[in-house]
Amino acid sequence: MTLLTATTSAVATSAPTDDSVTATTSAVATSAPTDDSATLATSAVATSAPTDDSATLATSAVATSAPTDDSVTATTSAVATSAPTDDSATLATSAVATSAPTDDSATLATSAVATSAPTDDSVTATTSAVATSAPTDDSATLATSAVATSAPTDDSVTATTSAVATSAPTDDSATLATSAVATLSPHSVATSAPTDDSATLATSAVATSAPTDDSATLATSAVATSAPTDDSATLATSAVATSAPTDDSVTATTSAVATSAPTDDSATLATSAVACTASSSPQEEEETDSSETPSSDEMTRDSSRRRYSTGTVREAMQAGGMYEKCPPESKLLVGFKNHLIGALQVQNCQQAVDNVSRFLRYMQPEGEPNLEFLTKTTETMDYMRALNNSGLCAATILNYMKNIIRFLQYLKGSVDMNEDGIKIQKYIDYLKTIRKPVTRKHSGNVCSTRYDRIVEGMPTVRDCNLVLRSGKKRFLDIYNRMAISKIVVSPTDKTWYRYYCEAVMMLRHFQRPGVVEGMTVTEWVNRKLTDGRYLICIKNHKTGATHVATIALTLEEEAWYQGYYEFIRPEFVRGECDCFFLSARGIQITSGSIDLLRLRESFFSCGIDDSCTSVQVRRAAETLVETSFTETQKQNVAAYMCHSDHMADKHYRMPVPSTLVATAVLLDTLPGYTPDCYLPTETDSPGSCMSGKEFSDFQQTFPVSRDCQPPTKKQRVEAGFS
DNA sequence: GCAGTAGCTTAGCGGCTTCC
DNA sequence: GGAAGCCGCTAAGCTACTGC
Repeated sequence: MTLLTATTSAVATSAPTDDSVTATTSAVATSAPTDDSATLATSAVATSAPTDDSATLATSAVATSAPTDDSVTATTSAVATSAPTDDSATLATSAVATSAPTDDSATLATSAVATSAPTDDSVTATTSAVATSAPTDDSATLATSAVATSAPTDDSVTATTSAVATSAPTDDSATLATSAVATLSPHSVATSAPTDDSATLATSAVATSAPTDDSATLATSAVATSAPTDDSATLATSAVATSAPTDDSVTATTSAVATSAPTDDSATLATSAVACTASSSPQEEEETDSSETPSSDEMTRDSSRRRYSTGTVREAMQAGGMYEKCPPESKLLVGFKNHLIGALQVQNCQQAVDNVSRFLRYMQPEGEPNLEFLTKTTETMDYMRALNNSGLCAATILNYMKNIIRFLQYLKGSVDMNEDGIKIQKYIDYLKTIRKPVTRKHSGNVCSTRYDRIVEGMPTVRDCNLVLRSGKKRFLDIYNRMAISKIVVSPTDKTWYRYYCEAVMMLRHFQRPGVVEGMTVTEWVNRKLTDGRYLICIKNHKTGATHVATIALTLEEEAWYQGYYEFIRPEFVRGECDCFFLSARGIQITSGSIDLLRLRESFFSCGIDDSCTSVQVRRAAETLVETSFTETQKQNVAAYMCHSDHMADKHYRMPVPSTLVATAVLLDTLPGYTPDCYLPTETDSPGSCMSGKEFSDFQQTFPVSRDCQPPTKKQRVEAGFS
């Protein structure tokens, strides 16, 4: 009763035409209205100012559904309180009509339209969405509620609801999808100044995914709690859109963005980063399935199994006696090493000394090394040729040459410029001469490497994160037993847990192994909670002289690390040691990359082999950044990875095919340059070639195919061409 | 652009521990 | 006591960052 009362009341507040009133009452007629409802329904049409078509459909909606009192009430109420045009009102009610709404859903759906100040298109789409879906009560309710609580523009609302519309939601999914839009979109619209495109993507994201409650909620929540710019909002939602998120993954993804208080750039990056990680696809569910996760026994069994074959380069070097060295106490070598350490302040010089030692042993197979090699240019060339024939790459041979030249410069400075000094200088000049072709080869190799990356493709960030996804289930299991249930875990699990924590820093936060190795307890204790993330600054690493490594752990990750710090590290530590990550023997870990390798190896038995290193994931991330982010954002990412932007551009950002094609297309737009510009033009000198039109005629007369023969001169002349 | 150098990756070895 | 495995260390090759 009250429903029909409201329905007609809605129509009533408008200014109905004859047809609308007719339809309205017709609706009430085809339903089983009670007296009061019918009365009000028509009253609504009476008091409104609907046009013919709108009122007609509105009431038609009520008519074709099997409405209960409340639903019809709300539907028409919505139309009533808005100032709908013909089309909007038409669709709004049509939506309710094609669905089989229950009381509550219909109520809210129309209420949404009602409380907003919709334009024609927005209302049209909103209701159309609900219409083309097969919403359940709750879903329809929320979908429209979302539109209601927002202050949508035409396009945004259109897209929002279109998203819901183009999906094929089940009851729960549709419910949540729209709930997501409902609880979040409004915020995002409010806090940001979204353009049409951003709003479009935001909702499109939810639409193309099959989100569950938490995921959809968080996805949009992320955008909401940030202060996104247009681009960031666009990317944030695009990220969720392009992924095929599962509940947890999307939840986490968006939660990350949500709990932070990102600036424009950071929000953009954060969400994009989440987009390129693939921690949220259905595949992940498979990968983290217990059946795919190796047991401790399997890990133990396989961890020692190296998949790497013996290097043929080293075999060849060994076979050729190229690894033979002079005694380390040799006078020349000791002097050279002291020179490097003392005069040149090169502490890590052992490799250079060893390279020289091997060279001297080759030139002088026996006895204390001396300067006789200075006259052996033929043997010198043989040595370089032997290095090359053993399979050493040009870069390594260049390294040998550099070390030898430095050794010679040391010798030159340590002797009087007598006969030996002159010999040394000539030998240096000789080496520099034979170095030139090696340098050219090295340049070619660098170019070839880039070629391979373009042609064969590079691993993506998602590829590189496979080991994290694969191991997450086991990792969380250890964490729960250790930190939640307070159960003592095995030493193997402790070490494996540490590997995973290290891998998070390298693969998720794109840090170098040196940063992992250099992190200290002091730096951990001094972490700062900033905008929903824990910031840790690490100063002792490769580029520590110019960059402070900073990682921003999520709350979840911080809890993982605290688990390591609280339950594992104390059992490893031996005496005073400030290093955060300690080996099982209580000393500072020496190679994060080896630990990462061993973590990867633990999955070989499951057929999981991502073969990604920290360098590869950093390159993949920088390459993705290159194609997706603004210059400012790229600089921020480079800084996060402790690169200068110049270095990132030079060494990490690889050209991707799409970028190359886009560049070629861009060049086509140069003034005065078109893809057809190489064709003769009308202004070209007559007789030298054809005009464009003539050439076109020529092509028609003599069509080109793979097997055709060019026309003879006679044929050309007979056809009217010169 | 190049030279110098530190750092990263891979491979292999071997000490140590655990288990049978 | 021996086998198996864990894990740290080092060498060699290679990559990449810095400074000039």
